[in-house]
Amino acid sequence: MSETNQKLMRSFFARDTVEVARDLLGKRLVHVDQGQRLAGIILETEAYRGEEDQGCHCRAGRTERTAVMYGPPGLAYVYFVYGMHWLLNLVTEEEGYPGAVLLRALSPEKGLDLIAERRKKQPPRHWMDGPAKLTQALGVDGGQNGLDSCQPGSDLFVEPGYQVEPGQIQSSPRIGLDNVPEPWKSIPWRFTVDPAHLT
DNA sequence: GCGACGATGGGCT
DNA sequence: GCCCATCGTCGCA
Repeated sequence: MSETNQKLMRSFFARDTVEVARDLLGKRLVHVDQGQRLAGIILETEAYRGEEDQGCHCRAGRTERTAVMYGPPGLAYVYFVYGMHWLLNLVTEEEGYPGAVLLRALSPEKGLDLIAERRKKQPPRHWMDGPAKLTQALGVDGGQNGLDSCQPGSDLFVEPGYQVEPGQIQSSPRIGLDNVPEPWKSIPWRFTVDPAHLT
């Protein structure tokens, strides 16, 4: 297995959202929290792109909440759902066009003691296997909304991590869009990789 | 392992 | 008002 320690540049995110969602698999998400480095390998993502995408928050256009998605690629878009959960996205596309990749699952890699404390009562297998679980584990909440992951010194960023062969990527419909009209409800913009296939 | 269900609050149609 | 890009717990196998 090969590892690197460089931060992904803005040009990585300034592309088609679906490509970025696929390419984020195997990458390492890092949050430096209270001086401690917490990290996990990205195993599951979803793409949300454009005002025509009826599954995307920006279907209603630009509002105070969705403004971050129209901002520069590489920003963190963190929002609140179900009255108690924070979900983390990374903004994509050129500035002015709304898009973001939702991070849905990670494999815990660094800062395991603090992660275990925050996810207590759960076995390691369930520490970061959901979009709100991973924000709990990493200590990400609304305070990180709009933060620039590409800025030097940022406490939230992505590293190259591991290689994923294109043939090992699975795609499927996005989760939780039961009341969204077709084709958006079924478009296969959810991407997963089995951690056994990371090199 | 799986299905059902309550919690809880911001954003918007 | 109603709708959620969800989780944890419970019951049952």
